[in-house]
Amino acid sequence: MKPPIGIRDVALRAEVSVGTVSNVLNRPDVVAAATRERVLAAIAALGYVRNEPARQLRSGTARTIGLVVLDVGNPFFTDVARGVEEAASEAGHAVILCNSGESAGKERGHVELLASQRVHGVLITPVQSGQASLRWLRDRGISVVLLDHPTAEADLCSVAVDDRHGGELAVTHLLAEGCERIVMVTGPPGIHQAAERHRGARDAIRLAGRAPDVLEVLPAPALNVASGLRAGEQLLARAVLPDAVFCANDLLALGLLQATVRAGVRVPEDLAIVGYDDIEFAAAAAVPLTSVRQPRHELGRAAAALVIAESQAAAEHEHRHVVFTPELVVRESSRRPRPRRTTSATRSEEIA
Amino acid sequence: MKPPIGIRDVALRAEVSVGTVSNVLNRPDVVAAATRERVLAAIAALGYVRNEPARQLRSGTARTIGLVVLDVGNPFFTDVARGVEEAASEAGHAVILCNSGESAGKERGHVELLASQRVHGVLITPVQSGQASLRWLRDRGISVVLLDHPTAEADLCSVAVDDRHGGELAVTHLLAEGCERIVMVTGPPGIHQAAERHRGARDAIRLAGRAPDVLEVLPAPALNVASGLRAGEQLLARAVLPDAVFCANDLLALGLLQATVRAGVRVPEDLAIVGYDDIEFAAAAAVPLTSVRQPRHELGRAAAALVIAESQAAAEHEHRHVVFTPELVVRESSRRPRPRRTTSATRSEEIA
DNA sequence: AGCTCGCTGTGAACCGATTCAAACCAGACC
DNA sequence: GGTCTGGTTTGAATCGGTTCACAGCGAGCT
Repeated sequence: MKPPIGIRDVALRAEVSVGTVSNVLNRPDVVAAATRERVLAAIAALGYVRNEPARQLRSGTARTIGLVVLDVGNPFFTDVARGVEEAASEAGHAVILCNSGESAGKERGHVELLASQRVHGVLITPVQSGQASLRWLRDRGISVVLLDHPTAEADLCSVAVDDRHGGELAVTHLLAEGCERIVMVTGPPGIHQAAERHRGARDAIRLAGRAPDVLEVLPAPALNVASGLRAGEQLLARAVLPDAVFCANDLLALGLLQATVRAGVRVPEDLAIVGYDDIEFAAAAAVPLTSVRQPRHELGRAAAALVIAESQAAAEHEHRHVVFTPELVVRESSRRPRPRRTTSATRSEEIA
Repeated sequence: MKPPIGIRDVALRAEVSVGTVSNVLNRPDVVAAATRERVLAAIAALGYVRNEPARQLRSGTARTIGLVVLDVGNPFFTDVARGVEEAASEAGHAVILCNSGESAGKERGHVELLASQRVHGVLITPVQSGQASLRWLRDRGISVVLLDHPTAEADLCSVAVDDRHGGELAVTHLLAEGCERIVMVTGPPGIHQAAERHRGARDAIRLAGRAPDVLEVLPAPALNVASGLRAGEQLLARAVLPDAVFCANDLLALGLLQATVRAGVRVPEDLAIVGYDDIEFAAAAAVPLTSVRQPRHELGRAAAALVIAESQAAAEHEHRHVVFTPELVVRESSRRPRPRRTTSATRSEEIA
């Protein structure tokens, strides 16, 4: 079909003016029922579809939002993305998904691209805190919501999960299982989430009245399976093994678990492992992984809802900081057969 | 910053006309070096960013492509998406990622959304073959490339992997390992890829001169971990177990492996398992999974390249059908300890 | 000097929709 | 009959770039 069908063609066929067709589409209540029917019939007959870019040019409001995540390969983020996409499409918005791959340069590129697309808003998990990109976007009138990253800044919305609390949950559980030498595998220094989880882990040690050296830190170069595997190999090469490992996310934990099993070290008897995120593969691992569950889907939905709300109520919009609470899901990888010190066994039940 | 910066502001500052600014951006060669510098300086000073929708309205060509996949939760598709995104951003295009979730209704909705966005082209893994959506898009002048789905239709490009060959590789390997009773876990009936893999599996049986009943089919309701788990439970409830299972993808295989391990059945001694896709989690599973590797990243890159090429060379474009070849990656889950019948042990080496 | 030519830069028309002031119209009311 | 009113519909201006026919100009040639 050579000539694309425009609003003019519809108007011609329905014998009304283009203004009326536009009204049918945007303010159906102001046009008489009979006319409306006629226009809708013409639209259906011609198979007309709105030209969104043209609409946006004139009206100024886009129906597209951008989503920039650290790693699309991480099921955590794909679940968040699903939540975003779901909420966005309910509101009739498209989502442009970008992957920064934990690189500030790529992040910058994607932010510029989204700005040139004049998106309605941007949901972003920034590579570094206090990134200038965010201010840059806001200066251009694009609303920004921080995703999985809390902030104190008053002129930004944010949606996050209490990572510090999550870290505390994980390590408190390990201590209750009788672990005495815990290693935490964290990510690269910049990543805010991993740092917070580490703080929570230290909190747990302190609250239990233990010596700080019960917890040791082992940084990994990235938050993925390969890094977890390498961290596991490093750990297993030691003369004395720790009795528990807390990983900053499940990808690290799965890699580490793999290294452990390969080396013949028993989990959880010789080494307890706790991950973070509770991705689907955590439960399906051969030694089902204890993990800290985050409401990924809700996180995405909430973020999308915020960004849409923000640009609808332009001026009087109140910036909000939503914080979700994580929960511990205990599975085999941390159920130690030894006698427990505490009687907090009820906490160890699997949450269905 | 209240007033958004437009091309007019740049023109004013650089003391040229808007036409010249546009030329600097689009055909830098026709403008004198000195003027060009002046304009670029003004752009940098003002922090001007192009208004893509406006540009698109006039020029007709969008810098956005749509990608519709069956399941963003499947690492196979996220890897494909990464390839697409990489190739697209090299060409300065944005990618709108949509998830059909194996539902024809959602697919239709996304296709309409992409059409209204007037995207440059659409890469799609259709839920069903011969979907009307594709023709509908083409009628509206949007080029379409079938992704991970071969086609005979002459007016469509397609990129696919030889699924039939992959299925053959998997089952030939199992037969060589001495398996006598093989169950193939497939997906829902509509999914083309699973059906082809099944055909390949039958080919392998035939080529090996075995009776057709060596291969049994067990359909799963979806190609995900949960379905694999359920299929595993069904299988394990039987009086006599098969000695091998070939799953239509790795998610199914991981779920099945989980059920197997949980029930105390040994892999591969009691039951060999082969998956498909070779996702990262396959190698990291506790019993590393034998799988059929597909060039996911290349698949995505090729598809993006095709769609961009198609719309650049509008008329004389030759529709192409690219087919990649899969390769078998053998790991523990199918290395049977029994004496081998054949000497094809060399095939069983892990491909680095 | 007069003319052509090539290189630059200009300005207005245009893409497809939205928006809004103004026109239109039928019925109610004076 | 004339005027007013409220509900509909119209037509033109507009959004921010792109494009293209044309103008300006200096150099080279006759």
